[in-house]
Amino acid sequence: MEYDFDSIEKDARAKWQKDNVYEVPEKSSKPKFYILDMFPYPSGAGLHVGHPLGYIASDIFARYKRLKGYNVLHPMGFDAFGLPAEQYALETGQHPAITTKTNIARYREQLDKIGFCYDWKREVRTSDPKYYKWTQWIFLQLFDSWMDRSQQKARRIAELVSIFEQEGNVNHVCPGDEMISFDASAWKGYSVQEQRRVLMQYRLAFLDYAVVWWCEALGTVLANDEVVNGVSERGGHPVEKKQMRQWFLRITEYAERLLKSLETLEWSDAMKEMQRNWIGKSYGAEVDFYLDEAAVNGTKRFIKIFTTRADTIFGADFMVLAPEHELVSSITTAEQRTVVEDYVTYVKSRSERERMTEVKQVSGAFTGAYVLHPFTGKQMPVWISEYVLSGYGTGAIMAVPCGDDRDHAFAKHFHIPISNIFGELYDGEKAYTEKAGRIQKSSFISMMEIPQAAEKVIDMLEDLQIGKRKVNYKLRDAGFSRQRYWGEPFPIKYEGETPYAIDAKELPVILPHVESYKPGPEGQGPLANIPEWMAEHRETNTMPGYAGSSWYFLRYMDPHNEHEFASRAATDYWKQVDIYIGGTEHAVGHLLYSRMWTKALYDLGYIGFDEPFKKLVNQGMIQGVSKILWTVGLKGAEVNHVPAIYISYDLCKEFGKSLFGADILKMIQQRNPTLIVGPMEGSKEIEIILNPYRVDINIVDKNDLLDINEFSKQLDINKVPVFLSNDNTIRCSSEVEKMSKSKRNVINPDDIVAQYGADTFRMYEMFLGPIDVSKPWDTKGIEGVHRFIKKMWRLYNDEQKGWIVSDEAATDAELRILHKTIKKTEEDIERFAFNTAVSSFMICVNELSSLNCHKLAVLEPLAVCIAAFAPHTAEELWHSLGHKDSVLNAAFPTWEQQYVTDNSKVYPVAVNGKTRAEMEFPLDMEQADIEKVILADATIQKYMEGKAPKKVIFVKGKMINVVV
RNA sequence: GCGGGUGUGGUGAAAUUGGUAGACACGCUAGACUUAGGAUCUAGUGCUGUGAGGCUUGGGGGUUCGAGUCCCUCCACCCGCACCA
Repeated sequence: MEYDFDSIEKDARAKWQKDNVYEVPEKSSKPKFYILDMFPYPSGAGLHVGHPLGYIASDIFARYKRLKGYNVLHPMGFDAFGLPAEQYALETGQHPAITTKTNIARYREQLDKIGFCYDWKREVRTSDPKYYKWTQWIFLQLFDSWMDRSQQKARRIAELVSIFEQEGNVNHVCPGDEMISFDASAWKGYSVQEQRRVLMQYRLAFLDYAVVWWCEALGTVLANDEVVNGVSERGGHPVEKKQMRQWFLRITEYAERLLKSLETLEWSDAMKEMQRNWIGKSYGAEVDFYLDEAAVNGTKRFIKIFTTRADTIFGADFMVLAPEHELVSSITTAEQRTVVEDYVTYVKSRSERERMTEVKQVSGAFTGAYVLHPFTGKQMPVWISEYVLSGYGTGAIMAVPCGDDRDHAFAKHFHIPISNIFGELYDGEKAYTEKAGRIQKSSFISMMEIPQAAEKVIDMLEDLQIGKRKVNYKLRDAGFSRQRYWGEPFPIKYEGETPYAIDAKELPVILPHVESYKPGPEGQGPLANIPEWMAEHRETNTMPGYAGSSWYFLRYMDPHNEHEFASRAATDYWKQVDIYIGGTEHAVGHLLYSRMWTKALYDLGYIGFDEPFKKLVNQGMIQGVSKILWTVGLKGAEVNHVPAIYISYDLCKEFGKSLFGADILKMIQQRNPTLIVGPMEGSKEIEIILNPYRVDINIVDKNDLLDINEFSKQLDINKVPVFLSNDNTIRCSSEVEKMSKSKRNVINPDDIVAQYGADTFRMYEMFLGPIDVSKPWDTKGIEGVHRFIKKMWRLYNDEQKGWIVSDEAATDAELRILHKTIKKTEEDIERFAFNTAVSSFMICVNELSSLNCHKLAVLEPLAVCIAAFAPHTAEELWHSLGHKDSVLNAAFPTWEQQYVTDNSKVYPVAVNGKTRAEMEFPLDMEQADIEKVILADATIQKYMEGKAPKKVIFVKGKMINVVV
């Protein structure tokens, strides 16, 4: 009998299922542990070997924690609403619910083969009405809440109403419109519609007309983070800005808390930094610059700007407004009107992509208007330019060319005189942007250091009431509407223009069936095509993809609750997710929204914690290695009846050096004289274009040679391909890139599992390298891991004699190997170093098999030690050792100090300036002149065979510290 | 441009607080048993040199008895943000 992973794994799975070993008890005296994977979106392509990387890591950790005596919640579910299923529906007419269901079934099957310990009874699907009922419910809570800025806490709208009735909004600035101001009697005088309009400006989920990213191709609005480099993240379609009525989440009200509580989280610095950047907090001042014009009704108009460099105010030479700024048309003078309007039109005509790629180009227009400097009274021209963004700060700046690169370039381009407030620090060629040095020629702040000068200026502005300190955030409110079908319907009905929440008792609002997934009229979603829906004046938008995923981690705690999203008892028991594993791609989207929802639910008293994910582990991607076959295109040659020409990569490399178009043409003719090829003279004018064609990686061998027969079979039979090469072989080049179906480089985990078994697959994925590093999949190395598992199995079994475990007492040498391995496993798992843990198993098994050790006393703990990594094999061994219960119910073995250390002798590396080379060993520690001794771990191991403390520190001959 | 990160054999990588660099594995070389080996086992494998030895963690410099690890500087690559005032 050999190691038969197929039957071992089948038996183990059957046993787990029969005994319900993965079921997580609701009540337990054990300490809890919650470890979560980012649930997948079930795409039609199925899983490839990259997907399970994080799942395997979390599975190992979950099993380990369970062996350590924790009650472990380790659930899985599906993020089932979203665009791809709907796009597919548009193309094929297949209902998204059906494709989603099929895809989930396939995912489930693939996941099961790898042996994950998920409690599937807790599975959630965001598209299930029983689930999205609560997504809608939470939306209603946000709709019914506002942020009390002074308490930094979300409160109920009803409380706000009673505040308004008593004192108006004097103590609660309106976040939606800071200009709104009223007292109690004014409030009471408002009509119901007016009151609701005001309240809408406070709600955490609110309706607003706003400029949003509109994607024509997808027919929907996209969130900021769904737009990448000026095109849609999904599909890469162009996007434009458009004014539309949209639902929003007032996440900006949480900016400060989202920023601050990052400090309490165990996330990578990179991840925290990304969130900090996204929130983008900056300290500065708002300053009013009055227009140089006659007062109307005793007031003058002013331009409010934001600056982080108030210290440079005396260097301001002109003003710049965003082209979209509301004052632009009213301040523009008659002479400048044409120029300004042309410029505004030009800016509007430019796609976001153009704007982004041509960042360095200077453009702008003069409005003809002037403002007066608040301190000097200097007249300053007002310009507009697209380098000032309407969405940041106030959409207007004071331009200080000597202290800012962009202002400098602008001034140079339009020949605006530049004042210098930095003396010799500014050379006239390049702006001085450092925030150190002394300010000059600046009235009351002259010769002050920059930081102090800034403070002084702001103080002065505040005294004069023309400016104030201001904290600014880049973060914008999150768009929460999609003109799409396959998402959660809003629990909202309209009376005229006024939206009303649907009574919570009527939830869920079921997503109705539609015949067509085409958009409705006027950019509305497909729901607008349903007469019954419209008759009830329901909201036609649906929620975005991140709605369901913003709270799913809570539902796992109490997945079948029909009365609450999760009971308080359940959330109080499980609390935060202890470890959350997933990719970095959700750094600012999902992770930020989840944090906000958690904080809101906390504020409203539904849960007892305000951060969802205590520790975050990012797994790297497993990339594919695409095989690229180069095809030749000839420009400038008249080639009739051009076949597909494929060229060996060896030959490609010669291109730049010696081969020209004509050489290629000659080669083609030699090989295939029937081809009629055009003019051959002027060879250098014939341009060769090499086009990459990604071939199925299965028809390329390990030396990158193409299986020409197999390839030809896949081609159109009428087109005879021509292959060009020096030696009758066609070589491909390789490229490491994302694994995807379209790149024909996908390795399917099912195939690997079928060939080597799930345990080998799991261990190999871990063995590849650190969990957070991206790396290409390479099937070659898997043999080593497979050999190791077989070797381990042979510690228990002999191919002839069968079961060979004996009751003999273990020797010290054997125990040392065992205990070192247990210790190492424990340490490595705790710090997520699964690759080195696998290595230590290999060492252990190698050593035990060279000692010919088949003893129960050693092998029984070893089976438990390895159970998290190779659960099927461990289960079988555990069972064969006579245990009725699953190995998961065993306790992780403990290691004993005596087998891993021995401090009877010390071997220092350096003593009082003497190096090891100059000393004799072992040293006499009673020597009085020894002041300090530091031991090298590796040195000790060599001398002591692994028994020693790591460091021993002596002072004046007395041992003062032993570090183990 | 700004922010974060990484650079170690032919390859994936170890080295936990500064202490024998390259564990473990792939690959490769030789050998054993074999009709055969894509099974198994043994030995070797950073570079260089016949050898003792010398050299080696992207380059250069520094701190230290001792540096892959700490500091400075330059280079390369990766990720994120990007006209954010």
